[in-house]
Amino acid sequence: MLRISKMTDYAVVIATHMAATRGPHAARDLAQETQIPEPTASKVLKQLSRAGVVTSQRGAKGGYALARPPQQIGIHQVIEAIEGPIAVTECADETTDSLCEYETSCGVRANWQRINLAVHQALAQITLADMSFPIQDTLVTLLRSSKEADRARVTEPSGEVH
Amino acid sequence: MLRISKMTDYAVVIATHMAATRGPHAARDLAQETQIPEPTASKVLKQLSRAGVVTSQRGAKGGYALARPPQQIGIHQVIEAIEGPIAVTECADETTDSLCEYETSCGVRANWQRINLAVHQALAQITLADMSFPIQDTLVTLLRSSKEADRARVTEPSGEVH
DNA sequence: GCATATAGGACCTAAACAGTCCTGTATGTA
DNA sequence: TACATACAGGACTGTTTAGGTCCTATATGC
Repeated sequence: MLRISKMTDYAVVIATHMAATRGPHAARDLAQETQIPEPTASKVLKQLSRAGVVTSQRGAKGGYALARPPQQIGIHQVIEAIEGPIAVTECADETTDSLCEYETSCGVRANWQRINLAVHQALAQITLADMSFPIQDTLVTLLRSSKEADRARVTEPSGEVH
Repeated sequence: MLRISKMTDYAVVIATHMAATRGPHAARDLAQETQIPEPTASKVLKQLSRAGVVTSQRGAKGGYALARPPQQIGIHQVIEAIEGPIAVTECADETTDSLCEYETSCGVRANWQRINLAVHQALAQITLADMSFPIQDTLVTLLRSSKEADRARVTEPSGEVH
């Protein structure tokens, strides 16, 4: 559904929470503060750690901390930490340089790169610091009107033709 | 994985193919030309039709045609035809005006609207007409270097700290 | 040495996806 | 009018993936 997984949702919630309150956090504390089940939160944190988004400290008084200031962590880094490289389609995944089997005949799928790039850049603009602020009403309005415009565009010219 | 489904991939391939060669197309022909299994292609076309992206004509000599010129069909309309509204997370889905259960306590999740808007706008920029052109080398280079920059940014400052 | 806390991976359940097939209905043509 | 063609809608199924839990190993501070 062009939808991120719940795990990624959790990851962003946790990361944003860490951004709002610096310092080392135990996984258990983060779980409680974000109302995410502890084993799940722990799993997410491990993945964030492996991706280098957060640093970890083992042992007593250990915990997790953001690897960099929130302004320097793009939301796409959090997403990629959980979901792997943002590749909208398989053949748009440039980690392998191999072309998909239809590449020669289709030429269309290659254009997914375009979409991929657009999405990637859109996400790169948003940092954890941005996410710490409460939502702005103007933003919601913007989004809603943009969607309504689309609906009008779709239903208007085609109408109930068929 | 922030990844569209195969069905949506098919939908874009088919729609782009239709954009490149105007006129009514039988589902069977489209299936053969795009190398997509016929029942699957047919299913996709029905969904595109219901969403108003293509028009349909029943009976002998019937078929499908784009509802509007390719320049006026945004890639997000094709995606939404198959996957429903582009809502990156559940609580970012504004079709229901209800706030998610954590809304009051979290305030973070509401910021998904931001991401949603960014992705939506990114996709709206790209039309079917854009997809008809063969990929540009510059674009690939851009994408690749942008990703590599990210990797460097992630691995460099955190390094092998832990 | 013990309590605390992360690392890593195995494992299970439920839901979503991908794909096929069947029946019904509309339309052009002989 | 009959028939062939082609879309409409939905049922159905096998496979894959996500979501979530739990267990064991390892590192660290007191």
